[in-house]
Amino acid sequence: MTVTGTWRTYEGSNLSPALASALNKFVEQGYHGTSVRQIAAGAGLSVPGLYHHFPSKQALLVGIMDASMDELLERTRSAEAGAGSSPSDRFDAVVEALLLFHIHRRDVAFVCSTEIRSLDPTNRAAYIAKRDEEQRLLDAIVADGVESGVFDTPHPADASRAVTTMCVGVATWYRPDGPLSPSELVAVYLDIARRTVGAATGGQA
Amino acid sequence: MTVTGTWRTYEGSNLSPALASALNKFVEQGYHGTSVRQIAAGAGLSVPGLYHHFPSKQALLVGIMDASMDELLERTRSAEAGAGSSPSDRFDAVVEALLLFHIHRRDVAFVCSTEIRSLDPTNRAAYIAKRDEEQRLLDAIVADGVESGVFDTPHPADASRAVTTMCVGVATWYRPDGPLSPSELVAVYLDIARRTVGAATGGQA
Amino acid sequence: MTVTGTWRTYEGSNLSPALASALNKFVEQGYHGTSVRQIAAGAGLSVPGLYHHFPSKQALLVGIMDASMDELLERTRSAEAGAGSSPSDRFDAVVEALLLFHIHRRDVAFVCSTEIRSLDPTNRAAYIAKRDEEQRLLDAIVADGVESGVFDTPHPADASRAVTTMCVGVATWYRPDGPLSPSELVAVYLDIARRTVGAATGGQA
Amino acid sequence: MTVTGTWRTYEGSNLSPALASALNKFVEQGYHGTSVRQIAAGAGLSVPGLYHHFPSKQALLVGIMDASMDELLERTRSAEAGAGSSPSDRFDAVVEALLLFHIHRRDVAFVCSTEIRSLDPTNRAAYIAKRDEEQRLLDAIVADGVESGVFDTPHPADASRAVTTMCVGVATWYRPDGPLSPSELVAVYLDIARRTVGAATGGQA
DNA sequence: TATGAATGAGCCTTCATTCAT
DNA sequence: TATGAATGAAGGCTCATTCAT
Repeated sequence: MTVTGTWRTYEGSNLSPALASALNKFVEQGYHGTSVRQIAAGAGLSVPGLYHHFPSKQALLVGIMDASMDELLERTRSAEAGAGSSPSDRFDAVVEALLLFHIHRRDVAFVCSTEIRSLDPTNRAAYIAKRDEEQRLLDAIVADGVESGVFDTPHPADASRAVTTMCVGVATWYRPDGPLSPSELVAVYLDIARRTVGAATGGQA
Repeated sequence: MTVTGTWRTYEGSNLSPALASALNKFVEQGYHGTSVRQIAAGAGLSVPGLYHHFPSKQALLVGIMDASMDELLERTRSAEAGAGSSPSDRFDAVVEALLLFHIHRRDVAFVCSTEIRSLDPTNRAAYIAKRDEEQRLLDAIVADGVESGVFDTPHPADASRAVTTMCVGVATWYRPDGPLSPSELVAVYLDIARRTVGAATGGQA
Repeated sequence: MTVTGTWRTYEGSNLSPALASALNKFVEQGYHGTSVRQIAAGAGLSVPGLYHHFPSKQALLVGIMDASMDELLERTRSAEAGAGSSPSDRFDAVVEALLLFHIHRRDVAFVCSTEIRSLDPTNRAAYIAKRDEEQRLLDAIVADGVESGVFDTPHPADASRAVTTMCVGVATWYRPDGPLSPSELVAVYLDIARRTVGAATGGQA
Repeated sequence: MTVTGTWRTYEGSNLSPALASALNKFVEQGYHGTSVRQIAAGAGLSVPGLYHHFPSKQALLVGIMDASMDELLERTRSAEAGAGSSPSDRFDAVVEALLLFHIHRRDVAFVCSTEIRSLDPTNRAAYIAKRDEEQRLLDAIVADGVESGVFDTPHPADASRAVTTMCVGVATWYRPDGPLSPSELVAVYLDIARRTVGAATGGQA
């Protein structure tokens, strides 16, 4: 519950104009539904101008998805590192990091869950490796918690994945102008996540 | 738990060859990443032969998604109707129906969660209406459970959505040749789902 | 000026449903802009049903254009034959026949002037031969009139063609619900045609 | 008769290669009978190369027909403006302008009279407005002539249209290697046109 | 650096036509 | 006789990408 750590702080994403434009279009129309021309137009570039910065449409997708996964991994690791050593604290921190990321990097996260199959085989393998690394990070915490008795679930791996699924799903429906502020959403989902792994739900019932 | 009903029984889906082929390709490559030629080839048809049965590529997508949502709604309603009147029984039945559907109609369900944006505006609105209806069905059960005191959660609507998200997510990763049989998966996720809404977890710690 | 002769009488054209439908579509969209399916639909036939009556789309065009030219030739010849032997009377009769045809067979005549290039080379040659025959019929009358002194023009062939052009052009703009009745239009254009070849204009000036 | 003016001078039309190729094909095969591939080939371009210059096949047709009508209107107005104020002189000038245009811009003029129905509704309306403007220009001259007594016809509007029809029709049959030189044809048709409106036929009979 | 112009390949769709039933 | 189903070829158009300037 310590409030330190830059992993909680989000500023406007620092994507280049080209990547930002590609992101916008991919969110709305998908990778295959978006043309290079649309991306260039959205970036205020000519088509060859766009190719000056990125060698292919695929490179734009990779640029978005890799940066996203790197940022998520960094924030999650930083969150866990900044938390105490108890599985409960580490779980809370990582889940909060996951939630904040999927709230504040909604578009990028949506493209990541949506366009994996649009990656070339090589790029896909690399991306999936990172994603699995992220999942294993949470898996380890849940396993620690069960082992040490602070979590109580007969199927920790499944529970861990369910938690990830819920958090990732936030990117699909969360709207900044919706009924929940980011911190409210974090509170709600943290509660749900704790229940999922059989943790003590922070002071509540 | 022993209520029988056809909503538990799955046979090979009765999609026409054209729809079946479209489904296969959409799963692998997405709607915009799939060409009509590929669909026709997969169905053993010439391109005009395909158009003899469906007027457009979009109609194929609608055919898949509408049939899917109709089947899910029917199975879910049938499951709830066949359960007792207690929120717990209804919750279990509907969650099981959701899970079985996303296990046995994995491809169709995956396309449904993935290609909503590929629907034309009109078709999209119609589809979303059905999807919301499905969500409301579970929302009502959870609300009933909280009201009657058998469920215990301070944010029933969010919990209900989280449950749906988890169940729908199953279609993304479940593999028939994986470690979990359908009934095992149902048992695991039913436990997780009950925890999410604060229900008594069926006799299990 | 004798009012006898069936060449003045027009009843609904006796085109078969298939030809009538083809005619309608060709008028609105042109030959190449019309599909066999549209023609079949307009005729209340299935596509193979249409092919039962006509072996090809081209045959429909030929059916329309040949029937049209045959009817025009027949009416024009009959008009000339029924007129006196004087060039003036023959001229008047033939021009009236031309005008009435282009008024009452407007659609068919429009397609004839419009779709010559859509005919296959063989069919085109045959059609043009008939059209030239029609033109020569008027040319001969004008030549006779000039020779016998009742017409006065230094360029009879050009005048004859100009007359034909004007009469044929009527099909392009005449509307039954327009300001001119058929007989009024005949009167007006007969006057203009006589002036063109330098004939005495029936009692006027 | 000796009024000079650029409206009499014709040089090779300055259509772009794409428009020139489209024009050639449209003349031979009609709009709907011509494929974009043929147009591109005729222009020495690839298909996308063609689309780089024109956004659609329809735009090519509009490009041809609009430029044509604009040129005709400009030449006709310039002809009338350069003539004296007498209806006779203005009539002669405008008719000559019409004839020269339909001789020297034969193809373009032919497509204009032939492909109106191939224009999209909006484009068609715009084109017809210009065409009507052209017709009204001649109508006004003929009306003036009748009013001032130099023309003698009981149906000036019909005569005016007949004159236009004849002149426009020239594009259908005139061949540069035929028996009539442009100036000969102008002389012949000017004579015929004057007769049509009951004008004094320039010194002839 | 940035762009106007270009392209081979491919897109979704429709064509005129055929044939088993 | 009439039709449901089918097809090779082609339709208009756009794709990601390149290159001379």
